[in-house]
Formats: sequence, C-alpha cells, structure tokens
Amino acid sequence: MREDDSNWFSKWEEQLPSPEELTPLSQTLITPDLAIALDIPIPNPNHHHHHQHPDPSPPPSAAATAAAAADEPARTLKRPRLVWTPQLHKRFVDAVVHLGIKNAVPKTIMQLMSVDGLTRENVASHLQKYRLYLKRMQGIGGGGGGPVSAADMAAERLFSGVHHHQMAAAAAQQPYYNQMGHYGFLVRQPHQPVMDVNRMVGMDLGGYSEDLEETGSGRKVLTLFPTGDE
DNA sequence: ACGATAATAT
DNA sequence: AATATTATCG
Repeated sequence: MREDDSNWFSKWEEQLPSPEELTPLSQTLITPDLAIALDIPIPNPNHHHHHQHPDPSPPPSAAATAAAAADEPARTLKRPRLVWTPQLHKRFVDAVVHLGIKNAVPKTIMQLMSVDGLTRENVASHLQKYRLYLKRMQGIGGGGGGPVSAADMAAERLFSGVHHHQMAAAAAQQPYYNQMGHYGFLVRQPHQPVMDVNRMVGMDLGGYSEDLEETGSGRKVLTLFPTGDE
C-alpha cells in the first residue's frame, strides 16, 4: 500500500504545471478585445487613473513582444474615446425625437439607436451635453419665439461638438454646416427639411460599423460610421 | 438617471 | 495654455 501511495504521489507531482505555464494571478482572464466587445467592466489594473499614462514605446524584439503580449493586455485595456460624428449624432437626435422627451433616457435611446459598440454611458454623456445645449438655445430663442417643444428644437437645430479636422471632413460631405459662437457648436441651415418624426418609427437600424482610428497623439478613438444613407 | 467634475484631446 | 469633448463618479 505504501508503494502505491508513493507512486501516486510521484505521478501527481510530475503532472504539476511549471510556473511558466501557470497564469499569473495579476493577469486578466479576459482579453482586451473581448472585454471591449462585451463591454464588461474593465479590469483596470492601473492604480493611477489620473495623469496621462507614460506609454513608453519599447523596442520590439521578438521575444520581448511575445512576452509582453502575454501580460500587457491587462494594463493596456482601455476603451477608446467615442467620437460623435455628425452622422452618429443625427441618429441620436432622431432617436430622442422619436422617443419624446419623457422616454428619451440613455437606455432607451441607446436601444433605439442600436449602434454596435455604443454603450449606455456614451449616450448618457452625450445626452447630458445635448440637454445643456437645448437649455442654452431655449434661453436665447425663448423670449420672442413661439412655443416650441424641446424635441422640435432638437429636430431643428442639430448641435455637434466636433470642430477638429474630422469635422472638416464631415462638413465636406455635409455642406450645410457652419460654425457658430465660441463653442464650436454647429447648426444646420434650414435649407434641408428635417426628417419627419412620424416616419422615423420604422427607421432601419443596425447599419453601423465600427472603425478604429489613430489620432495625432497616438491615442486611439472609436468612430462609428454609418453604412446607411446618412 | 442625472448632474458634477475629472480626464483627455486639440 | 485654453477650451472643447468624453469618461467616470457620487
């Protein structure tokens, strides 16, 4: 009996994985891409969440790259900033107008937009800014103008916070934008009639694709491009 | 879900 | 350096 025990123990011991084969405890079990795709809470190991991260660019040797690839996903995991292109914003406004003020909350807006990769947080943040914009517009136009609902104004005046080069490119495609104020807000000229609210109920959804671009500072941003007719 | 504010980009 | 845009926190 004692020999059996000894033999069993030997086999067991030999089958133990080597330390190199063990997954480090500090390593996330989920790859960054998968985490981003599933929009799960980021296992962010960064203790310092303020200040720009150093992001040194080490010389990539083959071995170093392979070794880095094994454990770097954990710290490098950051969802890229979402860029609200005019097209994406339009879909947002369409959704808000369609839902009506009372139902236009981030969750429902996001659902109606049905843009892949768009999170509720993205919508909430944008909605907040959009409401501020509407309030400002009401304060200015409210004195002499007739009673207009916020939703109507939303449909009328397209706000967009983009004023960098991406805007220039977008503006080239959509020439009815011009600049206004110091805030870089953009309004659409009344030439083109706004889409009929009632028609939007059946609007086709799900025609967006993701695209990952790199900007000047090396930071990656996520832009969602419409593939439909906008 | 909302509003405030921190982080980040231009 | 200022300001605009987006993310995160309470």
